[in-house]
Amino acid sequence: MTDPSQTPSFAFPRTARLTCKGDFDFVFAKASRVADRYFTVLSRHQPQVDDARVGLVVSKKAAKRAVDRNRLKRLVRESFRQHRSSIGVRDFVVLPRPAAKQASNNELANSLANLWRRAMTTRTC
RNA sequence: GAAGUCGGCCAGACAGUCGCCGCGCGAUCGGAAACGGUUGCGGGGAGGAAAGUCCGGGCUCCGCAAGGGAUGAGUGCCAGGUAACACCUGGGGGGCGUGAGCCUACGGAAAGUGCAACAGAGAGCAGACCGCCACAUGCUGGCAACAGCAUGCGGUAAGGGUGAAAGGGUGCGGUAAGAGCGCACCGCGCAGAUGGCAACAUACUGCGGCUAGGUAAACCCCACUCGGAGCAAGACCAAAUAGGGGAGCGUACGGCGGGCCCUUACGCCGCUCCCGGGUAGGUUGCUUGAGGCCUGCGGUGACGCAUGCCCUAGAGGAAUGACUGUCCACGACAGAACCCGGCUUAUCGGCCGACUUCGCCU
Repeated sequence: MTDPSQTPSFAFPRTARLTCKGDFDFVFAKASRVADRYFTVLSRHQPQVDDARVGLVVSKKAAKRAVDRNRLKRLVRESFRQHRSSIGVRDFVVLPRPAAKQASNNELANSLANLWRRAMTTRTC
């Protein structure tokens, strides 16, 4: 229907995810950090890939029940999927905080939209 | 109609948009192929508990001759079902409920050891505190028989009192008062008979005057069962780096070694190739199974047998989602991680069937 070069892609292939331990270690080693009361977002510029990638770390401390952990992961992935094309080429690691499990989907989506924007403008030293 | 009991079922619905993970078919690119990448279409994608990890198995590796014993752990009325069980079904005993029904670790206390706070006179070969009764002595009253009181010595487990529990119960006889002391009935124990596969039952027969209290989720005894660890099990492929083994080449130069020195020879250090172990990583195990559904047959039932049909998640930092709209009874507990059979716990509501009690109508 519309020109694919103009519509941003909302796809979320496996290549856009941090899959192995090394990827996570790379971000943790030297990350810039933004946070609010629901999430902490670590990010680092990754020169070896072309696209933004994301990884999730949801501890049992943040959400005790498996159902809550799944919900948080899904919401983060969904938000990342929608913002992926506009937040630069970086690796992100998102850590939900304990307050997140009580918040509504809408609140969390707004929170993440802000965090992506802030993470993009910070510079990695 | 109201209250209740038991069993079974459902787990918001529909539409659109954007995504994620397998599968099938096709297109295309790479490749000899196997297969892999990209892409289109079709179809599938959490639970009744997926949970707790409390039991029972399958599967895998380790150990192990068969078998027996010890230790430890578990199970505990009987019969059946099952791959197996601590589960299920049926039956028996006991308890609760007007009832439908529900609950029940329910073997052994006449093998042994232990325990029982407080209270109480006494708590296990019982026990006289009050009481009751006889006798003796004294005092008082009385003509006397005798009565009352006190003390002493006995008898007595019927009554009071204590306790969770006081050593069968009721009645009659009996007695100084009492007592299974005697009798009847009930209870209890033992033996037999009868019924039942059995647990067990009996309004049956005989014996025993009652001895043999409770506690075994106290030790214990008896019977039966049990090897250990778990999918991060295990199997396969396999970089980089370091190291191991073998073969060949070079021994040109140099160094090291057998320790008094020298020479020759030999070995090592070098290079090339091969081999096995193994880390990261990848593949597999991974979903077709004690499988589900329908019908029929056997069985009181759990369940079994037969025919037919169906294939119904398989991720891997971990998919099964998000948003919008409409509707309603306004949506609980909660998320697969090798797989099954159970148990237990959590849970908004709703539907269906069978049954019970009460009320009303005919």
